[in-house]
Amino acid sequence: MEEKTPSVLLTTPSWLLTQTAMHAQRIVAEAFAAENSRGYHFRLLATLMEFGPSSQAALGRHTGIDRSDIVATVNELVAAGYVERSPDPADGRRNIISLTTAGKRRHRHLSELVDTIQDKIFAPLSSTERATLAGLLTKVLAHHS
Amino acid sequence: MEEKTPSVLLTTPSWLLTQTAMHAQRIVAEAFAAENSRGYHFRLLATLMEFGPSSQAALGRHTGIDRSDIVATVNELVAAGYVERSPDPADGRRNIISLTTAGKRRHRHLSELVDTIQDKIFAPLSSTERATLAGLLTKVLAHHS
DNA sequence: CGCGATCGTGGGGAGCGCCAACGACTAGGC
DNA sequence: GCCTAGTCGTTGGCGCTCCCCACGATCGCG
Repeated sequence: MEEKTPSVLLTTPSWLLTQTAMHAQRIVAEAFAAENSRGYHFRLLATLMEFGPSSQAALGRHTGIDRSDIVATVNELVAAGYVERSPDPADGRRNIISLTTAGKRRHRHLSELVDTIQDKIFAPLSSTERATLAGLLTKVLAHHS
Repeated sequence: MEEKTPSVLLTTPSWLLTQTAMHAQRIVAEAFAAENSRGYHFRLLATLMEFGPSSQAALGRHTGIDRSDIVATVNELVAAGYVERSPDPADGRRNIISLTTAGKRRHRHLSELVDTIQDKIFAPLSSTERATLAGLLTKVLAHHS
């Protein structure tokens, strides 16, 4: 009934990495979707939470999200009432995006959600193993930037 | 000039995982793209190499690729001459997909490409660290299946 | 024979990442 | 002050991966 994946793939490190990541991402994405949200929303909310009101271009630089996609995401967040878009009086090109009270609440909620999910994802690992994994990933990640 | 990503994300394990995976995937994808190929192609070729001629549904089960997407991918591989699609004489519903000589050559080529790239991806890790990482990822991956 | 399951195929959609172009605007050099 | 270069928001498009649904054809089993 069940047919296995080729061993060639299973022994390829980058395959292990991307597959594990996909499972993780799927779990997170489903949790977000259940709240009518998605990754981009959380990224923007978290960035606004940490850096305060910013222009859309700055948000893009912080999150790594393309300016084009920022527009759509901000539109959605504005429509949901989590964020406000107002023109920058000091620079006619910019919009200033700022969190509303509902937005801050939203961020905290999603944040707790993400924290809870971490355990679900890394369940089979001990806390020291998790730290080891995080360390290795950080090392690799730092190298590509 | 350079603006950092929120620390909230950097300290989230699943974020580290997905981000690292994305870098890896991007490197692999670019290498594939430079050869007019993509991930699905390699997955199918590798599966055919390991399990021999198979039906499209079987390929889907081995690779985790949806039947719909198998169709398109096989079309592309047929057009490139790497694969042949012939009706199964024993079962009127099935097509038998088999590698051509060019397909086997192609698989070997892409396979070497992938191997080479692994070093580029995990450059900052020692071989023991790579083994540790692979072990941890395998552990997590096994848990989600 | 008939019914459920499988197979190939087509269509659509979501999420994420990326690029091109354009009008509005700002800032720096002259 | 003017002009050029660069930034910003916005629209529109593309690609890859993953996923779901529906249909006609075929098979297998009761």
